[in-house]
Amino acid sequence: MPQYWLMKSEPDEVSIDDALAAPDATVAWTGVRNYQARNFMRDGMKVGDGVLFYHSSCPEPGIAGIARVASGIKPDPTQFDAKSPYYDAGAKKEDPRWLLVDVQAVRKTRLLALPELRAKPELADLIILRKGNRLSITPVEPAHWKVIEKMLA
DNA sequence: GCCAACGTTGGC
DNA sequence: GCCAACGTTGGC
Repeated sequence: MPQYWLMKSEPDEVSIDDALAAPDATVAWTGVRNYQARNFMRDGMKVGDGVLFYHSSCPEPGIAGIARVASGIKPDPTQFDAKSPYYDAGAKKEDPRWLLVDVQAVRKTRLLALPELRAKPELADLIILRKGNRLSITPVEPAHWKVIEKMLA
């Protein structure tokens, strides 16, 4: 059974175009520093799962592409890099605190901006649209995925 | 830049 | 374990 996820990225850091331009259209999803988001990767993600590639903290936030989970979990190397903004002095090599998966871009889509998503009654329960939600990785119901695919068709 | 909402920290 | 203070996220 395929599962679906929504993953936020700041396009200034990694946009859907950046991901498509990368070797194999694959990028390591570095920088997750929230335990709930980490646990979704660790406990829920499987290779091949569908990903909605979401642009956040930008002029037009919204879904910008489709991707897939392309690897199992691995330690996020940026936690050990003192020069990285994602450095975590408390993380130990033998017991990494932060994890990542590889994400492979499948295609760029037209931008499904937030107001358009909010206007769909069928998406009212999409986690990303719920008030106050800040999680950078959230599961997506198959029904929601279908609605979004239809909007992109 | 503002601010609501949420997560984390640390004193007790 | 409680909870106030503080930090972060992210849309606007």
